[in-house]
Amino acid sequence: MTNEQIAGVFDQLADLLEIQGANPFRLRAYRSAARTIRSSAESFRTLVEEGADLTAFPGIGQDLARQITELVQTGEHPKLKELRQTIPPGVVDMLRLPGIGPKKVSVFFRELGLTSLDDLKAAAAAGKISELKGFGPKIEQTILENVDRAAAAGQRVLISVARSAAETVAGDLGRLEGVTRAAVAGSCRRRRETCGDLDILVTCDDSRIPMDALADHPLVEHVLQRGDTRQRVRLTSGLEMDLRVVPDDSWGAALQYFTGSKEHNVVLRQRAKDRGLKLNEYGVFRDEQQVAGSDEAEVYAALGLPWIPPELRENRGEIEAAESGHLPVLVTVDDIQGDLHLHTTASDGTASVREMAEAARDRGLTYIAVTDHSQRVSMAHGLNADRLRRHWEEIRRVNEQIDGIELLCGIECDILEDASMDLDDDVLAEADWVVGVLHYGLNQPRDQIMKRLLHAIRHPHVDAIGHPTGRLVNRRAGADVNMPEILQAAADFGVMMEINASPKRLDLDDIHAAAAREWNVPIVISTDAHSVAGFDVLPYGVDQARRAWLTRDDVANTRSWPEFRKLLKKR
DNA sequence: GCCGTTTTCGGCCCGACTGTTTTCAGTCG
Repeated sequence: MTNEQIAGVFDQLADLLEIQGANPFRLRAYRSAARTIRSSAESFRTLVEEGADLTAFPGIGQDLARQITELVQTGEHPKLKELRQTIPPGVVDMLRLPGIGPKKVSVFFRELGLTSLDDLKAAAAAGKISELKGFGPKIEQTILENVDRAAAAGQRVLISVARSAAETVAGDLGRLEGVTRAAVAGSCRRRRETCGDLDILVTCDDSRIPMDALADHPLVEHVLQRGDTRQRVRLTSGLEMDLRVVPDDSWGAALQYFTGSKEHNVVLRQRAKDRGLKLNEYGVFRDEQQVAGSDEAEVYAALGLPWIPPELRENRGEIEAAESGHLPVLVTVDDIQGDLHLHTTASDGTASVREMAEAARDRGLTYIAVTDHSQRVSMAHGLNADRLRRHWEEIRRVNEQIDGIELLCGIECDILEDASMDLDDDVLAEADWVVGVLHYGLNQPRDQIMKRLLHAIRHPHVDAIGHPTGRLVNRRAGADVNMPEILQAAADFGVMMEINASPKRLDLDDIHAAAAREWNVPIVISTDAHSVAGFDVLPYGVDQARRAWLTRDDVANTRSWPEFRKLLKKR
């Protein structure tokens, strides 16, 4: 049983109990535990098997520790089983409708016996909803308008898609007459790998100006809500966006509030309360007096904390670290000196060795490893030994001709299903840099996946593991990897782990990358560029590293080539 | 259900918007 599955049980439990009208703080406890379990690089199954003390985790007490243990040992959760028999699964689906929460769903289920979105649609169409006490024609209408969309609701988009839309709108609103400041907030500012909606914050004396402009914006399809200070719209892409307009002296507090995360904010507000203060989106207040608000750093300072980078604001220890002066100085894009994973026309890239080298140099890099595919990836014209050796000759030739950047003869070598490498040892021995990767057989059982990765890590010529789990954000879960064991081996054998900067991969994820840091395994942030423009994804990889609390020292390719070379296990 | 230097009970963040109400509950972020 994976952490994701265990966390899923507690999330389902919370949903069902909420419809039953349970104590909201009890639900919070379940959801918080689910979050803690998801955020752990250690397998809870393994922890239970080893008899570890689960109450050491924040938000997990005696009772939840017992529930988790029983769940892992029996594969069942009696209370969840019982609730599922009481409340059919389709009832929970109704929660996906905007404006429909647990109280209303409970009424639909109990009073009308509705057990699915289809039931709800039929009841609304028949006018049954508006006949209920406390309900009217408006609710019936929103149900009919949104029920078909609800099945697809809750889908999150890649950070690259989110940033593009959010930054376009924020930029356009920021140029309006009367608008003094405009910024992207929310999960997009925290650089989560996906975003469920977008948040834009604007300061303007007259909120009608940015709201009217947003309503008319070409990316906007429909205005969903509009009040005095807040407007919610649906973009043509289906993504929803919140615009919030605040006075200038509340800018910092509002930015703090709308950046979140919710969990970070809850702790911060409690902290304010403990100090006799109140924190809301308008500022920090002592009684009615605003003591901070125009600047975000000032808001944190009023709570006795240094400014905390948005990427860390997940209530995963950042507030404690800030308090004790141990916030990490996070790696930046400017720190990156080399790119250790990229492709050329020799396999499935669209640019030549020289074009890629010049583009990398133009972006300020001082070394790159050219890592085309190995023969197994035939779809991508993967290289056999002969072609690879000729390709390397070409790389060496360009390296001699070009100034200002060092070119390494590399290979992205497949780790085959039987755990052997796709190229012979004598070929790999000639490479400057070998990235071992899984492309095929990602669905193999954990034992075989582990055998493959461990074999590659112990291989004398493998320098790094590329996109270690093979997951694709929002599309594919990735191989069943026991990451702590992999990281231990990587530390023992001096093999680096990649954060693949492509927004579709971002693999290692933030949890695994943070664990790699704990195991002292050097990280490389690489673009996997297949074209000149492919280098531009680097910031996404750096953002992922920042969410994992990585500093410049934790990331190997922040070093110059001579210093980087010293980290290699061979030669 | 968790938590604790006001500690084993009584707290648990705060405000905007909507729809249905005649003063507020539900939902959302």
